[in-house]
Amino acid sequence: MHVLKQNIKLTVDAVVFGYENGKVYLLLINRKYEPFKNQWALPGGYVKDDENLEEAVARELKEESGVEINFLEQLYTFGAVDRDPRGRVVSISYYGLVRPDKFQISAATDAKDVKWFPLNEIPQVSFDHERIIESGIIRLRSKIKYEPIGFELLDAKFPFSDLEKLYSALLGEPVDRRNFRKKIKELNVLDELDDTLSTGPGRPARLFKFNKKRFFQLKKEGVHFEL
Amino acid sequence: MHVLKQNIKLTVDAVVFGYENGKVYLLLINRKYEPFKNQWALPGGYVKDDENLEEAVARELKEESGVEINFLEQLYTFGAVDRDPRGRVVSISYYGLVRPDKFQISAATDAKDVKWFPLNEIPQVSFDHERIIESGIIRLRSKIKYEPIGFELLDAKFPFSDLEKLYSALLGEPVDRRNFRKKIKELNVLDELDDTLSTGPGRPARLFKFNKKRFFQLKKEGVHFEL
DNA sequence: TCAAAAGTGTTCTGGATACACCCATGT
DNA sequence: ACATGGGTGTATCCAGAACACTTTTGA
Repeated sequence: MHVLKQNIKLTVDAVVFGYENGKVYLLLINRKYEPFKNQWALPGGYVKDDENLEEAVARELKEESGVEINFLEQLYTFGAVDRDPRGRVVSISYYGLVRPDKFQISAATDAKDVKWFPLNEIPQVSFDHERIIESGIIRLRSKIKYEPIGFELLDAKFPFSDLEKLYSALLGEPVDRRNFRKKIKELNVLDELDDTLSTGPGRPARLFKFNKKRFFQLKKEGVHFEL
Repeated sequence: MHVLKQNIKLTVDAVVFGYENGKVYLLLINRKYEPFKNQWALPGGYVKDDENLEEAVARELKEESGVEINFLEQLYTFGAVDRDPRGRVVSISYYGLVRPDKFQISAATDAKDVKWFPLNEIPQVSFDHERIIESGIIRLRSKIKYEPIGFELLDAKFPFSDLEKLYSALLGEPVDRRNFRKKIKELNVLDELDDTLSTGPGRPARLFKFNKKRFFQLKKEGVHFEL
């Protein structure tokens, strides 16, 4: 069929998770304009004619919230005819994971406010964003079970317990410490350092850092890691 | 950001697999118009303003090839700026599985020819369709390992060996007959009939049919079935 | 009687899970 | 001394993988 007058707008939306101090957060913006003015929504916006989809999400995210992120993975494309009151809008959603403390979030352009919401305190959101968020959570949780993502979320040197907390927070359930250490150690992506870290009472923790080479190699090979 | 003049076209593409007599095929059309005139490509086309994405794929597929299908699952959205010589075109791809013998395929609209290609004899294809096809194959194979799809592809009554052949064809590798029967039987989705089927020499095969209720219930629960 | 396809159980192994006590430090 | 968090090993269980012979028919 030849080109018809197509009047469909294309947007991207970002489900950005943040991890800090054992808690997982979701980034939302408060909309400055109609529709859904003054309501919370995912950061996102129109794709420009000359930018790739990934560039579009990264740009919108940066513009609206100040968050810069390189790991963004495509989630799903939502395109129901009535999902946006402005007309036909198809949205390609992405998700990613960052450290909130690395960014000074600040609302701009379409957003009049930005905020990190703890995963269990997510407010009502606009459009069909609730569904998008839900698929983001499901995907994130299933992903970390077989791919060691999320290592970027820790300090350069970190105690093992930080990694454990990260995983249990992302999964939303406790992990067995001994089994977890066993599995991670088998991956051989951690270098044990001589440093230790002491925070208050308790035995000081051995510090580790990532062996990035091995880590990225594993990622390429598509590790099967089954938490 | 308010609505800018966005000039992006939206298309859908279908990666349709066919299964017949122990072989897996892929449906391609031969393009009637530029670009890539006279070359093979995935069936697909522009989304209309007032139809959902799934409707659009189903419609295009029907129009161009004559194939009707209800199970189509979203695969991925391809949107690189230079993927289509006509300009910016973002394509949402879907994949599905049908029985070729159920359809009289016939080219129309954009297609001047349609054909089922055996999976190992896929010709060069237009655009970035090779990548799309590849993701379709990967997805199909990983999917049937944990979800009992593909049952629609057999006759109402069928010998167990048909199911086995189907799976080994889809996976592209042989499956162990005893282990396979064991696992499928545990799912409890097959009703054993009194009929048998005899085709040439060899012991006649017991016929089975699906217990659809149980089958759809399992599907809902998200069976973990691990072939 | 032979060729062809259907049917059927057991063993082995490896990974996942469950589980509890000692160690080093700060107060 | 005690409270706090760090660190470690073993036993069990289950699911997946491997594997070969008997049965029933057509020719």
